[in-house]
Amino acid sequence: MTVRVRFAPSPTGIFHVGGARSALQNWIFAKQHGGAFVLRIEDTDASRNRPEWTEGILSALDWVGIRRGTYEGPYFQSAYDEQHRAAAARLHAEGRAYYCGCTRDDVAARTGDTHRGYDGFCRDRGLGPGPGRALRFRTPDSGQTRVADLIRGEPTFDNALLEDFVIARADGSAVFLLANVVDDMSMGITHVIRAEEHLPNTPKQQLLWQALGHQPPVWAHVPVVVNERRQKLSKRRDKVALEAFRDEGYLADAMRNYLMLLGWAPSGDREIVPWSVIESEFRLEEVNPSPAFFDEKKLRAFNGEYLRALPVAGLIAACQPWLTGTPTIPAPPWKADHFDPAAFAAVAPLAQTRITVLSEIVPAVDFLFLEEPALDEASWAKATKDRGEATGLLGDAVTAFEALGRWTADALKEALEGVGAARGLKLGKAQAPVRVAVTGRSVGLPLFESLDVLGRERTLSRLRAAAEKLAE
RNA sequence: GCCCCCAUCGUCUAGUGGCCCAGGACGCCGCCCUUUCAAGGCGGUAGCACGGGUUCGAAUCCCGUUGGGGGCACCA
Repeated sequence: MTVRVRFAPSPTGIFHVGGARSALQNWIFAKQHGGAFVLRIEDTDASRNRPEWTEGILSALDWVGIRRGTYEGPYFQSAYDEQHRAAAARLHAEGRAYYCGCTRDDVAARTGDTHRGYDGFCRDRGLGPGPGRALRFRTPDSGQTRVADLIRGEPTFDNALLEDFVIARADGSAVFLLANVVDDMSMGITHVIRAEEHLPNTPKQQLLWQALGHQPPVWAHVPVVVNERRQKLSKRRDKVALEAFRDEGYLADAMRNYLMLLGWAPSGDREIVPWSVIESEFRLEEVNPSPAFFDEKKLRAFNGEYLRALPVAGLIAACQPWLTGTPTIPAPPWKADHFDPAAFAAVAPLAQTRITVLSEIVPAVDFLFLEEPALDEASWAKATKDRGEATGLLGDAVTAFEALGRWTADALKEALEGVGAARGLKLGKAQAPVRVAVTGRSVGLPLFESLDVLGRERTLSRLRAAAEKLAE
């Protein structure tokens, strides 16, 4: 039997990190078994679908390494409407489904409970299709439905507790439960790997597979990804958009590595491993069945590691979108023609150990390309707290720097050390006003290397400007 | 309310009856290095939810309790 798995998102919003995780797990499972990965866009709820969301799914998958053209699809569920209706008709014809004209309120009025499910009122009324008539599947009254789940063993459900659920709306169109099954059947899906929230749907769907004359697939319900409050990640209240992480400067390799570690770990005391290791060692059956917290702090740590492991040229290339801006990444604060690739390259290695997401590269190097440094008031206030000393120090620094024969980091350091010593200040103290005057901030890249790259003219003029500002 | 799932440091996990008075990572806290901040090095903090069994022996198996989560639409 050839393994065939599918990832079946609905294009109703941003692409969720939890979805990315499921997609990756499906992808690896297929690859490990020499099987196929099918992408099916479940776009049957026209009111909530938008074409741009579909493109978002495709590009998000692409970003995490599931490249278009290397999988089957995308197929669009809406294209199979006729098949869905035919399946519904067949179930009706065979007496496995019946028409029901009850509204939600009708049922609630009879059962006195909106959560008790359908009461079977129309089961034997022999109703035909018509306005307001939905088609319901007749679930067995006894027995149990056991589903084979690679991660959870064999969850078992009492059929008597399964309500007669709707499979087709009054307009004849199939609802998710049916459409999803019909498509999986026709696409030859052998393993359904999806999030745990679908577990309650599984007995109903398995019954549908059987009613339609097919051997049900093997199921695997991976645990949901939760927030710090241990609730399923939701796009309303949590940061879940894969695109948002991408635009903030998380590397795809770090993201996919982190995502796979939610509920699973490679052999040995390792966490950060090449994707090839994950592809060979991952075992779906070993995925921890309990929910996992999506910890952005840890993701950030991973990202920092990946960033530091990049060759400098690779880091420089990866920074480009933030250096120029893209449709989804804001342009940097400097004028485009003020950017100097050589200066950036000189300073990139220094930034490498200091940023954890790529977007942080902008404030780290902006002093090189801005006409005036972006002054951080709090930093300025702190560095010039002792106004007299700051003024004197800045003045002395200007004098010392002006006298320099060689404008190098070593020479600059030596000069400022001298200036500080004359005032009884250690370098750590003496560099503060200079740093703020030149870069606008109290923390940043190593100072003297920065001054070296900035150049004599700009350094001296910023120092003088700061001294003047202090004198006011 | 009903059904289902889950339960090792704060978090992600290793652990599948003895190798564990529980290992790694993130976080946090120290120290070292140091031109700020990082990075790096060294050290530390912290956990098998509880109660019963089973067994010579249980984090590991069974039952219960408690706690958490998911689902209960003519959405997907």
